[in-house]
Parts: sequence; structure tokens; C-alpha cells
Amino acid sequence: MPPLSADRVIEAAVEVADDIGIDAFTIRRLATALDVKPMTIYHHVANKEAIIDGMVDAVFAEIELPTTDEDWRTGMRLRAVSAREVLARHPWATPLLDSRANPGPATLRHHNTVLGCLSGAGFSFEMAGHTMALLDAFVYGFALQEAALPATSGDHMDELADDVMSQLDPEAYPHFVAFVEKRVLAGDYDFADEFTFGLDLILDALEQRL
Amino acid sequence: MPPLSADRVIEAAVEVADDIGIDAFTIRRLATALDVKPMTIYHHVANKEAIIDGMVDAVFAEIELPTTDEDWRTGMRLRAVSAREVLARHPWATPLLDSRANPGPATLRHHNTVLGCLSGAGFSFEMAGHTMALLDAFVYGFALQEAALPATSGDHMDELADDVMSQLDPEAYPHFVAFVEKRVLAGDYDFADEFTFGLDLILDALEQRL
DNA sequence: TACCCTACCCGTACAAAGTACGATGGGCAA
DNA sequence: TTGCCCATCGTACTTTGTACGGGTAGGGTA
Repeated sequence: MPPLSADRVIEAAVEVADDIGIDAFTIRRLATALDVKPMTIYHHVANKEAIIDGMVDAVFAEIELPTTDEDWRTGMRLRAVSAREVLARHPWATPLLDSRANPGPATLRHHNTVLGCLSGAGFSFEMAGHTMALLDAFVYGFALQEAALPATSGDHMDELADDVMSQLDPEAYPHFVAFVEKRVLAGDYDFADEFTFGLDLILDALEQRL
Repeated sequence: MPPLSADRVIEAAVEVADDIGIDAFTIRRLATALDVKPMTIYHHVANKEAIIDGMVDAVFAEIELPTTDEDWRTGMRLRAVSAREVLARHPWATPLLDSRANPGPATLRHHNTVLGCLSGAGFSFEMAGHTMALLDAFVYGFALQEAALPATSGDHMDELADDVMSQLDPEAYPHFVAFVEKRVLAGDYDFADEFTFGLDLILDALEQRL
């Protein structure tokens, strides 16, 4: 076991948060995961906020970025798909991504590269801003919805949905109940498919406006 | 002052969270706002989680819903615009909207009405699912971004952006720095405008697919 | 060898949070 | 008046972040 370091603290913090969620993530639990006493951690990071800053930056670092020799659509699609995957692995991160007052280097690099891809493709600053805000909103919002799901597909969802349905008055919410029964429980529903539908619709529409 | 009730607890809780944020929102502070001792609150609600369930439902209740005699596009646009306004008033709510295991009546009514509007306009269950997932993702994601902004427009932003810029190496992040200088600090930038751009783009594209 | 410095690590302790448990007190029915 | 009920509260326990200061090991210097 190498001596503790800020990087090892952040790395373990991400793992702990993945396992037990950001609410249950405490310094004491992180210390246990690192096989160290709580106060040891404070020798390497200033406080819990600084750890979370680092965790968010680590998440940004996992997201694949467009390369310079791609067209904007390929690059933006790649980044969006990668971001969704990463945020699915780290569901606690989505509400925090934009909320850090101290963005880390990977965060800055991320935004810089995205803007560079769009500028390189001839987007005006105005259009680049529109595009980034729109795509980010969609990706973050989708990740938020997905994080709330008990499961995105598979057998588990049937039982869970049944459970919810049983406590729900079909008279009061007829469209909702019908949707869940006819669509969600139909068999082949996978919420993740909604992502590609929305993403490609947005990319198509952006392309048209150029 | 009427006697305490679950509704008054929820109402005050929303106000407190609006004022000081969800992290600083504690039972003790809520009790102070209600001019009551902490334990009194537990006579009316089960625990803090139940309060948050109620707060989220109260936020859903504030969002305007489409009426049955509108076409789908008008209804969906109205709801999206209203949701953005409501979430801007209650920035703490966005990450919680989808995360409640016990949705309240306003929440269920909300989803039911949205689905009803789409079904009434002839959307298939499949297309209604696509549409709702896409619009919700955009609205929630946008609200998340907006909540992270120190300000969406006005003079404050200039100073804040200057502050951020001064600590940032233009060599390392040239596109990012250029974007902020040329677009954000240009004078008439208002992040809120990005909302209508994205929303109308999505609605246009949805209309085309029908 | 004797000393000390530095980099780590930890023991203890305190404030603030959620909330279990039981007491209190004031109004109403009989 | 007596008895009861129930909204309110006092006290106390657990869990959290983290301030403060004390160890301790290993290497450099005299």
C-alpha cells in the first residue's frame, strides 16, 4: 500500500460514492475504505468540499472528448454518449457537475475542447453557446432522470413497476397508468433508448439551422 | 398564527430552502422559521425525508399544466416555460424532482396530464415516451445549469466572470477564454435566452417527425 | 553516535444535525 | 371538578465534519 495522497483520496471517494451514494458518503466511511483513521485524510485535502471538487473533476476526466480531426456532429455525439455512460456509472455526480465554484483542470479542459470543436467547425460564438447549452442540458437532464430509475430495463423493472402500480388509482391517473402498462411493461422497453432518440433529434435539428 | 399542520410545515420548508439552500436546510432552522421547537415538527410529519417529499410535490403543484383544448405544442411549451420559472424560484428542487420514491398527488397529476395531452394529440405511447423524456431532460438539465450560475444576466455577471477569468490561463484554455470574453461579457448576453432557443428547436424537430 | 527535522498519521474533543422517548400543560367532555 | 387528549416541548443519544495537538519513523547533519 503506497502512502496516502490527494489522488488516492479522490479515487477512493469516487468508489465509495458509487457504492453507497453521495448522502451516505462520509469522511469516516472514506477513511475505513482507505484503511486509515478519519483525521489522516485531512493531511492531504483541505476539507470535504475539496474532496467533492476533486471527485467532480475526476468524473469530467472520464468523459471522452472530440478530437480535432472530426466534424462537429461526430465529436458532439461521441462526447454526449460518453458523458451519459460516465454519469450512469457515477449517478451522484450529475447534480454536482455544474455546481462547483472551483472547477478543476479536467473540467476546464472539457469545456475548452467542446468549444474548440464547435469553433473549428465554423460555429459563431452565439451558435456555439446555443449548442453547448442545449446539448449539456439534454445530457445532464437525461442523466438525472436515469439516476432516479430503480432500473433501466430487465426483469427487475416489471416487479418494481407492478409495485408502484398497485398503490395507484387508475381512475385518478388514467393516462399515466395506461402508459406504464402499455409501454413500460410491454416487454422490450429500455429507457436508455430514449437517449439516442433525443440526441439524434437534437443533432439533426442543429444541422438544419446551419 | 394558526396551529401547526403538515401543510404549514411544507410551506415553510420550501421558503427556508429557497432562502438558504437545501444543504443548510435543517429541522432546527425550519423550527425557528415556524417559531416552534424542533421536536414539534415531528408531530406533523414522519421525518425529514417526508418533508422533502412534500416540498417536491409542492414544487410540481406550482408548474402550470396544459389544458385539454390546446394543441400539444402549445401545451408542452407552456408547461416547459412554467417549469423553468418554477425551478428558477426553487433551485434546490431540480435534482430531487425525479428522485422521490413516494411521488405525491401533484407529481402524479403532472405526469398524467402531460401524457394525456400527448395522447389526446394522437401520439403513440412510444412517441409520447420519447417526447416526455426529451422535454423533461432538457428542462431539468437547463434548470440544473441555471441553478449553478451565480447570475444569469446583468452587471454582477461581469464582475464574477472577470474574477474567474483572472485566475485562468488563456494559453491553456483559449477557446473557453475567448468564448467568455467575446460572448458572455459582450454586454447583452442572458443565459435564459438559451432556453427558448433549445425549447423551440426541440419542438420544431418533434413536429417534423410526426 | 546523538540530535533533530519533516512528513505522516492518529486520539481526543467539540459543535451541529436528526430524532427517540417521555414529560407538560392547557383545553374539552362528562 | 375530574379526567383525558393531544399539540408542544426538554432532554439526551448517535452521527457527522473537523480543530488541535501529540505521536512516530526515517533520514540528514554534526
